[in-house]
Amino acid sequence: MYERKIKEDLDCGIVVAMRVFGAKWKPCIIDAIAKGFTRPSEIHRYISEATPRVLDMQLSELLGLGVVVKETTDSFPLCSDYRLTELGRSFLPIVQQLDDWGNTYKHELKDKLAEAV
Amino acid sequence: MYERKIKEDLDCGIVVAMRVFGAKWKPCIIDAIAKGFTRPSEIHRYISEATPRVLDMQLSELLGLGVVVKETTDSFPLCSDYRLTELGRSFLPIVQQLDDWGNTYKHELKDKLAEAV
DNA sequence: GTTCATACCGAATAATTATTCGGTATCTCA
DNA sequence: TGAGATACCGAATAATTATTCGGTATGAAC
Repeated sequence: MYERKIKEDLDCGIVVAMRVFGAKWKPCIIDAIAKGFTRPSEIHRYISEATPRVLDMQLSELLGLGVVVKETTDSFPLCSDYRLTELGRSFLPIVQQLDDWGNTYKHELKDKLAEAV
Repeated sequence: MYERKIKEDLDCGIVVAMRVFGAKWKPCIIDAIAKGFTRPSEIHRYISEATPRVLDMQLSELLGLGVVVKETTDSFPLCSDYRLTELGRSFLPIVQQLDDWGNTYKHELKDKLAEAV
């Protein structure tokens, strides 16, 4: 298992929350699953900017943390369904607020975000 | 100015919010300022795991995006105060919820977060 | 004058995260 | 059989982000 070089204060709530959800696509994945896109291929079509590989990796991290669970059907069509656990659902209000916040301010932020780091 | 290689969908609210706040220390900085630690040295003492340099850089990004404003006093002691703008304050409920969420679940997550990426 | 705390910045490096590419495997349908 | 959709994984690379280190500058206090 990969070992993180830099230690961090896992007693701070914000740090913990950012460790769980502070990746480029994780809040979008939570949002997608909540909207009913439960299969990897569906999630990919919903978040088309992300590659299947990164969705894969972030889903497996969320799985490892207990934010989602996976149900695999062996019969055709070969498919897996990812669903939010109680832990995952508890984060939904925050995802919703992130979306609302971004939609409210995206117009005034767009130029600044496009030009800089 | 640095030019981002990978384009992103700035129409998605979540993507926008994550671009503004999705850095390792930004939500903590917002929290610190809201709690009254308005000067860089105070913020650093409050978030002691972070180096002054990274707080510096993230503060200047937040400044550039209009999330905070800076007031500099020329008289001694040499000091700058960073304060939240209306835009910054609008994000406070989310920071609060991130903190609450992390504090609620940090015990059950601690081991998993410590062992893996 | 020297030392200290303040704020800030540039540049090299390290660490982390995301992407690209190619591969495995299963089952359906033409 | 061969193409296409599904899910998934390993490894190299690229991109991004954070850290380290050293520097500038100011004025106070000793």
